[in-house]
Order: sequence, then structure tokens, then C-alpha cells
Amino acid sequence: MSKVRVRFAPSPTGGLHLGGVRTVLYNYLFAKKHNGDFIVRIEDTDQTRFVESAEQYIFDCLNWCGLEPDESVLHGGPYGPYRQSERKESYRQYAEQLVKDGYAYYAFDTKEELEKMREDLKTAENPSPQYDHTSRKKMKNSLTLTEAEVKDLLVNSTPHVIRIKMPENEVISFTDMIRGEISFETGLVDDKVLLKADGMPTYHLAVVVDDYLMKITHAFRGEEWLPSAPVHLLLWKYLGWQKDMPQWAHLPLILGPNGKLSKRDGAKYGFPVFAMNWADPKTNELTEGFKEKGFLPEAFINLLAVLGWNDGTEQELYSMPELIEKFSMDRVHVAGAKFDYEKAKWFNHEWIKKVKVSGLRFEVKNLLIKNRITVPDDSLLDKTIELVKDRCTLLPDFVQQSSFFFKTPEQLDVDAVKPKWSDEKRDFFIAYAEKLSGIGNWELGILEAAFKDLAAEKNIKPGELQLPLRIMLVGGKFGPPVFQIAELIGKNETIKRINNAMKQF
RNA sequence: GCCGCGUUGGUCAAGGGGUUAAGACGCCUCCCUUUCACGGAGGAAUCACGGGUUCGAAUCCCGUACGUGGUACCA
Repeated sequence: MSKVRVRFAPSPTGGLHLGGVRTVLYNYLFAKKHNGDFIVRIEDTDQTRFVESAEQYIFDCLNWCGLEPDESVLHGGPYGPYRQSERKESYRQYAEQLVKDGYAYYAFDTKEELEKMREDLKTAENPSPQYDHTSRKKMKNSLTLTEAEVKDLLVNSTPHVIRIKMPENEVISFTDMIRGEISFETGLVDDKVLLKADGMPTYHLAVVVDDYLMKITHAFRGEEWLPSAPVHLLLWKYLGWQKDMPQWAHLPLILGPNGKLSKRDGAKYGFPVFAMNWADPKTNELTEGFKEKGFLPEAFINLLAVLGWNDGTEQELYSMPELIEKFSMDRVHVAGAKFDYEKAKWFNHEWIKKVKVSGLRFEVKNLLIKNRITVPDDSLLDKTIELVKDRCTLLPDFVQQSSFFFKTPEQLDVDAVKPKWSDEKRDFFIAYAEKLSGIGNWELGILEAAFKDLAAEKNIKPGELQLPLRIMLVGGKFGPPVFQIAELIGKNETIKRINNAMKQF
């Protein structure tokens, strides 16, 4: 059996969508599981939708996700170029061959003529008429024109396209790796344009030619391609490559709260839909990404992997190597899955708990610096991360959960203590601060014991004193156990915070 | 409209003729902790609907409904 080769073929038109990343992921997992190659091919055949920065952006996203291609415009490889615009010249010959063999034809209709046809044929029953075996007879193409007329038009370089000639009455079927047998009546499918007037291929021609030339063995793409699959199948056949045709799998869609997931949903419901921040160079509109929202790539990959796939066990947390080991296309769900942001956050939380401190250090430090908190000491940072990571769902949560380790809280939640504050408690804290200043061995157990002994001495329940102490040290009702905080921030800082806070109570 | 694909709790889902229909997220109650979390123990679903087939159907078949995708010289 030949080496497994799969490809992800994005078009550089904008941000990389959740569904897009999952498609890459499944490609990647399948390839790696079978010791195959993962190729990224840029489908930039639509010059009108091309966005300059989008290509680099896509690679940045893949890199962040840890989905490194084996071959691509950036990684090179023996089957280049990996940008379809650079392969432009190679497509025409195949289209011409199809015309010669009677499987395709020239069409000279102008945009206006096409519009007119659609307008004329439009009825209540048929709101969107196609350019197909019924309507092509009335159009301006090499099927209706004489040979001489066609030749003349061609010689005068009249703008034209090449369209596939869909058979009138055939049934074409194939086996989808996740859906099984699927069949279509060819007469219901339109005569898709194969080669555009500008000489560029459409997706339909390019995907077949390039998959063939690049020796792709398995073609995975979104379910939205299913309706045009018969065109591709026919092309493989007409070009005489049928025995080399890849196996297909059409992946289910990822849906938003109301149907198809769109980047609008992100803004509307407050969750990211792109892998990374995407700033549209045309509109300057910024769409937030999972990365910037504070997701770990491990979590992002994990949640995407199990959105539509499971290995049949109860396991939900998977690392990339585990996914590679366990992934299989036939366990991919057939139906679309609604994206659940709450669960996505849960995955991130789990990964933050799971990942080692060293894996968090860089991001957390950056976040703190961005929030004007200086981190003088990496070992303090590490201890802090270890202490608070259980209570962080998204990376930015570290700012609130750990900033008080590095700087005195600016604002204290005085309302939390004031109602129950008393002179007795004030006395206690004055005495405690004094006691603390005499402690030589600054460590958790001693601080806590001193606290409890003094409380007993003063006849106050220690529980009633803990919240005030927390507010003094942290500023609010959150954070790890108080004495651990005191231990970490040190003697001077602890005493200072106690004294300062009392002025406000 | 037509064509394709789909339909197990609010969400992700296991299960593919006989099960008390797993598990997870979220929600609620309780325990732990006199912060917030973590952790632990519980609570809530007859499988879209209608017909078949069968001794027996969430599981097989057919309809209907609903959802979703396509119906571009976009991918």
C-alpha cells in the first residue's frame, strides 16, 4: 500500500475557523497515525477574495496548535508549488483534455447572460435555476454553437470558461469513510465551471488535479463539499485516474447556538470562533481567537478532537500523542455538533491543572507584565502558579489570582469585613502583627499556629479572623489558603499589609 | 423549490434487536473548606413523531417533521 498522504487546503481569505482547525486536526491525526504525510496546500484561485496576510496567519495558527505540516509553501516538499496560483499553467491542459474527450465544453456566456437565464427560468418551484443539461441547450457554448463559431470565438480570445458536462441520467456513488455509501443523480447537479475566464481553475478542477499530482491518498473535508462530490468523482473518472482516487471522508459541521457557526456568533455570545486573533486588513475588524482568550493549545486541540469524535471509552482528556494513537475516522460522528463554550472552558481548566508549571510560566509572566505587574523572581512566580492554577479557567484568570503575590493590593474589599469588624479584632491584629515581627522561622505552620494560639488567648474564633486576614493580604474573597499566601509574600510584606489594611477598616 | 446529509437529556455523547439507556459539561442539593476553587456524595432524560418488521426496537424498514449543507467564473 502506498504511503498515506493527506492534505489541508485552506483558502487564504480570512480567519481560521474552529471547524477549519478541526479539519486540519483530523487530517493530521490520521496522517500521523498511519505514518503518513500531512500537506498544506493553499487554495488561492479566487483572486477577488484573496487576503494578503491570511496565508501567514494560517501557518501561525497551525504552529500554535502544534500541527506542523510535512509539506507546504513554508516547509517545501517534492510536490510543489503548494500554492495553486503558482500552478495556474498546469490546469488548462486537463480542462482542454476534457473538452476534447467530450466531458466538458467551452461556455462563452457573459455574466449578464447568466443572470438573465437565471431570471428567466426562475419560478416558484425552482427559485435557483442551474446551468445544467436542460438550460445549457439555450446558452452560448460549444455544445450549441457550430464548430466554426467556436473556433472563431476562441481565436479572437473571447472570454470563456470550461464547464463540465454532467451526464443527464446517471447515478454516481462512492463510499464515504464516515457515512458509508452515498449516491447522487448526475442530472440534478449543474455543469460546474472548471476553468474560469481568467485562466484559473475553480476548486473543482484544482482539487482533483492537485490531489492526483500530489498523490493524495485520503481526502478529508467539511460536509459542505458533499453536494459537489459527484463532480469530483466524475472528474477523477474522466481524467482516467480513477484507480488513484483518494478515499473520501466528509466531516460533520460545527454548529453555533443557532445553526451554522459564524464569526458573528462569537461576538454575539462572547466566545472565540477563530484559533487566533484575526485582524481583517480590509475592514480593520478584529475577531478574537482562542489563543488570546487564554486557551492552551493542548486544550484547544483536545476539545476540538472530541467534538465529533470519541474512542468509545470514557476518556475525555487526550494529549496529542494519545490522539494520534487512538484516532480513527470511522468513529467520527456523522451529525453536526453544537459548539458548547462552557465545556470548552472546562477543557482549558483541566489542562491548566494538568500542565506543568514550566508550561505556564511564559504565558502567565507575559500576562502579568501586560497588567503592569513586575515579576522580580521566577521562583516566586513558579510557586505562585502552582498555588493558584487550580482556580484558573482561562489564562487571564492568573492575573487576578496571582497579582497580590507581587504587589500590595490597591483596593480592599472593606465591605466584606466592616460589618463584623470590632475593637477586639483590631486588638487581635495589632497583637498578631507584633507577634509576627518576632518570628524568625517564617513558615506556614508557625504562622498558622501563632494565629490560632493568639485567637484562643483573645477568645475569638479563628474562623472569624480568617476572612479579615484574607482581605488584608489579598484584597478580596479569593485566592489560596491565607497562610500560604503570608508565607510566600514574606514577613515584612505581611505585616505591612495588616497594618495598612487596618487603617481602612 | 430541488438535491445531499443528519436527528439519544440544555450541550457533547456511549450503546447498533432483550441494558435499571453509560459517562462528561452545565444546573441543583449536600460533604470538605468558616475565601474562592480542587475533591467527594447525590438529583433531574423512555432515545423527534407516525407507521411497520419482530415474541421483543433507541437499535432494522418506510413515511412525516425538524435541522443543516448545497443549488456562484467562492472555497
